[in-house]
Amino acid sequence: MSYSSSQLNATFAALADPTRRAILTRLAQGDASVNELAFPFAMSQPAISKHIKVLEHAGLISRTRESQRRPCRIEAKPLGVATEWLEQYRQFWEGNFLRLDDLLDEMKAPRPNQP
Amino acid sequence: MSYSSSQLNATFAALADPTRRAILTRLAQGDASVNELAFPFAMSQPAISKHIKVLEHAGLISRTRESQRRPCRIEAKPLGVATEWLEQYRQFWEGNFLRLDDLLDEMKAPRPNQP
DNA sequence: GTGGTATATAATCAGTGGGTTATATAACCA
DNA sequence: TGGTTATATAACCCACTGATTATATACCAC
Repeated sequence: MSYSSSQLNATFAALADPTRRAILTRLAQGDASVNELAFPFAMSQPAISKHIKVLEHAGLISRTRESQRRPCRIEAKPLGVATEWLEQYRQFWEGNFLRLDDLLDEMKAPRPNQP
Repeated sequence: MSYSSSQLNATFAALADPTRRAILTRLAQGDASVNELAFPFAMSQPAISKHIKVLEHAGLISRTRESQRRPCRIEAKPLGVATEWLEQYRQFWEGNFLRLDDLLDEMKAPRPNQP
């Protein structure tokens, strides 16, 4: 399995901002226009448009046209790729893992779990 | 379930850099010193030290002392938190989901999947 | 056409990020 | 004590980010 580095860069960078994460959370409920997305935030409309552009550039949302509105839709594939990358490390927070150097220590020791 | 926003900020920001992701990948194999981590990169030692500081500040690694060396160890908990956050969206890339507005369209339409 | 609404773009600004080189600190060794 | 190794810190540079305000564009309705 091989991950496109620049795609992961863009995805994680997009997710690093709480406004953008909130926008994605909102879009998980259904498509929304720029103004609808901007409403909950104490932030100007151009600021939201910039965040949307970042999300779009990372492939996390797509946009259509609907008269004057440009509704946003969540596009989950890059989220899946990012999750896959993180899944590599699942063993590390689930406890059932053995690091290489722990293994070597164990092999060197007369018996495991002994000082 | 509630996620600490600032922790997610730090985690995703740390993961947005390919050098830092490579450092984590290396540390998944076992603990390593700064120089060992720096070796594969065409980058100065202070640059690597800065990346390490970012990872440490995000709680993704911990450090011990071993004579002159300051070995790094992967700390997976924040990776788990980030993965949990992303898992919220799993339904979106696995296909078996229905957006609220799709549902409404379907209810309005005489029959589903009809133009 | 005019006017209103929705969104995008331009210009600007302060702050941050990722890199550099040079230097300082800390621990070991002879 | 002096020398070597490992790492951290300081000072600096340039590019990028996230915000602003002001203005432009696109579409609709009358």
